[in-house]
This record gives sequence, structure tokens and C-alpha cells, in this order.
Amino acid sequence: MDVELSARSRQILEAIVEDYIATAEPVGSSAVARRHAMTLSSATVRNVMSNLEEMGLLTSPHTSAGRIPTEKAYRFYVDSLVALRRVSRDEKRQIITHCRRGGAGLSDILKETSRTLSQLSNYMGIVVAPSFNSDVFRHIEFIRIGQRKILAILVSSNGAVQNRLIETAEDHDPEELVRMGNYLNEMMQGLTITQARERVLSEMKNEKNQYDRLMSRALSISEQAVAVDGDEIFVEGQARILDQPEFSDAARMKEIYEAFEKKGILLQLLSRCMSADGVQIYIGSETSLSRTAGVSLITSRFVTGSNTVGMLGVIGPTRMGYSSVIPIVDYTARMVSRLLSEG
Amino acid sequence: MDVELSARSRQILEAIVEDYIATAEPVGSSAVARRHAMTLSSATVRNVMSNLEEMGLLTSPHTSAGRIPTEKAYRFYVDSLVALRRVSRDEKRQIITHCRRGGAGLSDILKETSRTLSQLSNYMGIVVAPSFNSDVFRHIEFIRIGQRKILAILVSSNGAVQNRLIETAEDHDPEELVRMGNYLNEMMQGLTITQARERVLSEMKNEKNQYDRLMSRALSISEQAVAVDGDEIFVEGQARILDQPEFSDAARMKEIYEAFEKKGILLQLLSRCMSADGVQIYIGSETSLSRTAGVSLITSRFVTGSNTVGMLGVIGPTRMGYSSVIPIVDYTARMVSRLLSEG
DNA sequence: TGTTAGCACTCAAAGGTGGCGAGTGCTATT
DNA sequence: AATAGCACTCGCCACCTTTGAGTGCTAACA
Repeated sequence: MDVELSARSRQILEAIVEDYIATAEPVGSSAVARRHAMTLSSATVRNVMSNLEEMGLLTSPHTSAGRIPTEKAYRFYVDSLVALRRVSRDEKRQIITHCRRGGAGLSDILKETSRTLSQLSNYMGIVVAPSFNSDVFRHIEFIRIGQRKILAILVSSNGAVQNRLIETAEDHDPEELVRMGNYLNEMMQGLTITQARERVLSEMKNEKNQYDRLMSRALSISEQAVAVDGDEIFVEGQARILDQPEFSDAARMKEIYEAFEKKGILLQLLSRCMSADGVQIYIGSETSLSRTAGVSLITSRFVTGSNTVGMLGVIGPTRMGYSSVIPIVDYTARMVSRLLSEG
Repeated sequence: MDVELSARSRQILEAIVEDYIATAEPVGSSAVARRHAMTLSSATVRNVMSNLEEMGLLTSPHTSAGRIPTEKAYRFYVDSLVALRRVSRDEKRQIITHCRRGGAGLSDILKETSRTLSQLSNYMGIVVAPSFNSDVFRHIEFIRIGQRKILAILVSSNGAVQNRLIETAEDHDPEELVRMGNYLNEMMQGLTITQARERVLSEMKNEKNQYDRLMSRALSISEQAVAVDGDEIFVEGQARILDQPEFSDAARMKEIYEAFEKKGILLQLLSRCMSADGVQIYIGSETSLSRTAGVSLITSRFVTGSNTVGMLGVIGPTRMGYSSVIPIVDYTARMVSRLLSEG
């Protein structure tokens, strides 16, 4: 996988990748010689480019066009060439103020974050909320909403909230609900939501509880209250990919949009990123997102005060401004982590 | 506005509109004569079409193409020509089962509804939740989440829930919060959310309350809890408009997508539809949505048990399958109304 | 008077041609 | 090893012609 290259070849490859990122047009030997202001003639550059093509780092769309980087070239570029830009003062300011804005609720923060990512990168911003299920239980509460209708409210230590309307077999008066709540709050103290769920199920099997009317009802209601829910995911700036020339034709765009409408695909993709620390980069087919469509993904995970982990990042074309987007994703992840931990 | 037309002209106009809806291509005189199986030669049809063009119902993109309907023609078609298809048994089944699916929560139902609308129409489905603000207050509750952090939960009679994380100046223990809740619940009984908001503000000015410590705190917290929130809006099936040939070029699509990212525009547009009963149809520029892009909107409002009103509908190209979409929107609105009223 | 056949006309779309120029690979030269 | 020179390739563009769908007009007809 890793490639042995002379310093000169590396420089030339870097120039080509960056030129192509900037223009989206195949870049030719003379362009490299000129732009790069190196003391090399186009002919020499040609020789080098020819080597790079043999190594599978470049292709030419046809004989007399320039050459464009392959996925392998992007990979190499990202791994060992790219000179990361610093995050500018202004960008930092934007990240910090935007993430703070819009309420202290977890959802609000994350939504704003994904919007900010989109704005700063000019690609699509994406944030996956920390899994509710793995977060620590904090509070459960029941509110009587109407005849045999209860609103169950489940709060995690992150401040994530899950509401669920539950229809019960019999009517319950408010005091009963309070007692149920107290009992369940005690029972689930310190557990994660997943553990709490298991606990409820095991308690329901417990014979002792089956004969206690209040208890058995509390359990059956809370079973519904803690039922599994899909993870929350925020996507912002979808229209921006229309700016990219490579997606100007309808067929490709449609493919992408359809992939994104099924958020499940995204989630599956992103859950992979959760395990590793730091910025993760998936290029083209590595994303396993619509193999024809040439998109890349830059992500980083963030952690919350209660140590659950979420994911944020940017989706753009393979021909993406890595040098600026990588630091932005990195910095944003750090800021969000800090913001969610101090709270 | 309304046009006097002979039966024959009407027939021909109808044929043209429907042909164009089906094919998205300019339709010529001979096509009409043939398809329509009327005992008329293409020459005769030409004469009629010429008249229709003079009346502003048709235009030709250039001399030797066929003719396409103008917005005025669609308007006329919708008002007095279209033969509405019945909603098929299968469609009814889909509408009913889908809307029911996915939890009893208001948001869940509406989200599923917009997805169903999109699926059945093959255009974009859209649902605006009944305004939380005009709904009747049902319950407020405070949960202590951490040091000086309170989760305020506001429930309306529709079962809509608004959570808000509030940072307070001082710490409050759970019992205090319960008392505050009781007091506020009593105070807001029977009011709409908007009225409740006003009530809180006026009570805060009341001198008597300013010296009651608990009271003044309860009010200042609840002020934040009942603060105005944007209306919820569900859009589903955005990718479907990519199927339409008229939107196959990137510039037009971008225009549309950008319009939709600003949900504010949609909301403004849709609030107009709230006032009138029954199915409302906005064609092309009548939507005041991106005047170049030729989209139409078919909406109907629905009502909830507590008599707040929401809006649902379909957005598609002007060249839309009105005959089938109108009944679908109509039927869906009725079903959603029924579903939300019986609950 | 309304309908129709015939015909000349228009014009976009499709296909063909040739020049242009960016870019390549090869080779001889330094 | 680097370069200059040169023949070659091939997409792009501008220009042309052909094709065919469709029109408007007119004269003939019921």
C-alpha cells in the first residue's frame, strides 16, 4: 500500500493533486512545471508523471488530456503529503459561537454544529448524536396526558431526552405515576439505557413482581418507555454538493441524494468511525457509499461529559479540499467535546 | 380570469395538458388528433390550438415544436377540466397503515405521513405540524438534571412536547420544582401556549409576585420554558424531483434545493394555506417559490382533536399528475384529521 | 361556414467535417 | 539525468448539412 517515491516525484504528485482539487480539470505536464516554479521542464515532468501513472497514482481520461489523481493518489496525498492549513482565527470564532448558539439542548447544539461544518467547508456537514442507548440513565417520568394515555420522558446524563406516548390498558392517576417513577428511578440509577432496558425485562420475569399490581404495571409501561430508538443524525448543506462540477449531471446526483435519504446507510458507515480516535478519512470507494459516485468522508468523534461518543464530519467529493477541511473537522470535534463535557 | 371555451376546445386543451403531463414534451397537432381518436384532422386541431395560443393558454418553445400549456392552462385545467381519479383501495390502505405506524407521538405520525405522501405521489411530501403556540396548554414539568440545570417539559393537548434545557441562577431541589410545576399548571390551565406565555409575562410584572421568592423564580424559569419555538415541518422525498426531466440540469435544481433548505420560505408559503378549507392548489408563480423553477403545490389542512390546524401536501413540477395527486392529498388530510381527533 | 388536404416554410436536433490546441511519448542532444 | 524538439493523438469547437416534426396559410370541399 505505501509507496516509495523520490522527493521530486512527491512534489509533483502533490502539485497535481492540489491543482486538480482547485480546478477539477485534468492537469498537464506544462501546467505543473509552470505553476510549481520548479526548475524543471515540462518534458521532465512528463517522465515523472508517466512513472506515477504506472504506479497507479494517476490516470488520463484520454490520450491528450492531462492526468487526474486516482483514489490511491488521494490516499497517499492525505497520508503523507498534505500540508494542513491552520484553522484561522475567524473560523475558530465561528465554530465556537455557532455551536454555543441555539439553546443548551444537545440536539440544538449538534444541529448547529452540522450547519457550521457545512458552512466552513462548503460541503455537507454531518453529525451523529452520541448513542442514547449507551448513555447513562438519569431520570424517567410519567405524565398523564389523557384517558389511558401517558407521556413517558426519559432523560440521559447528556441531557438527551426521549419522549414517548404510551397507551395503557387501564387509567392511572397522577400519584400512581409518581410512585412508579420513583420506583423506576431508583431501580435504574447508574445504569446505561441499554442496561436499564435489560433490567426492566428481567424484573418483569421476576415472579415477585408479577403479583404486585403497581409494580407490574410500572414495568410494562417502562418497557415501552425505554424501547430502542434509532440514533439521531443531523445532515446539513445537502445543496452544496450541487456546486461541485463533477456532480452537475442528474444521474450522479440522484444516486447521492438517494443514498442520503436512507439515513441507515450513513449510520452504518459512520458507526465504523466511532471506534478510532482522531480524524478519520475515507476516500471514494472506501466509504462504500455508492461506489460510482466518488465521494469522500472526513470524520472525527467527540465525547460527552458522560463518556458516550458521537461522530461529526464532512462529506464532499473525492476531489475535496483536504488541507482545510481536515483541520476544521478536527478542531470542531475538540470544541464540541469540550462544550459537552464542561456542561 | 375564467375563460369561455367551446366543448371542443376544452377537449383539445385537456388532451394537450394531459399529454404534456405524461411526456414532458411539446405536443403537436397530429399527436392530439391521433391520440384523441376524435374525428378531426390535424389541420382542424391546428386552428383550435392557434386560438388557444392567442388566449394565452398555450405557447410554443419555437416555431416548429409542438405547444406546451401555460400556467393559465394548468389553472383552467385544474379548475374545470381535470377528471379526478379515485383513490384506489391499495392507496387507502397504504395511507392508513403508514400514518398509524411508528408510535403514537404527533411527530412520528406526521413524519410518516409526509413520507407516505411522497411515496404515493412520487413527488415531495410535506407536512407542517399544527402550531404548538396556538395549541392548548396541558402540562408543564421541571426535572432537575444537574447543578443549576433544569429540563423543562411543556406538553400540549395534541400531545406535542417541547423540551428545553434551562440554566438557572441558583440551584433548585426537586421538591421546589414540583411546587413550581403545580403552581404553573394551575395558572395556565385552559390557556393556549401563546396565552400562557403572555400570562407569565404579566404575572412577572405583578408586584406581589416579585417579593415571593419561589414565585418569581418559577416565573422566570417558565418564561424560558414557554419561549417561542419555530413550527415543525417535515419534508420527505426530496430526491424524487430529480426524476423529473425538467429539473435535470444542475442550475434549476440547485435553486429548488436552496429554497427548501430555508424552511422559513416554505413555512411562509404554507401558512397561507391554513386559512381555507379543502384542497388548495398553487401553480407555478402562484407559489411565489423561486419564480423561475416551475413548481406547483397541492395542499390541504388537517385539524387535531384540540382544534389546532396543520397543513399537508405535495410539491412537484408544474407539470404534475394533478388528477391523481389531488385526491391523494385530500384523502390523506381527512385520514390524518380523523386519526388525530379520535386519539 | 366549418372542415380538410396540400404545400411552403421554419427551426431544433442530429450527424459530419476540419482546424485548433493541449498534451503525450519518443528520440537525439547536452 | 535533464532537456529540447517533433510527430502524433484526440477531445473540443465552430461550422455545415440533413432530417423531420410541426406550423400557418390557402384553396377546395361538404
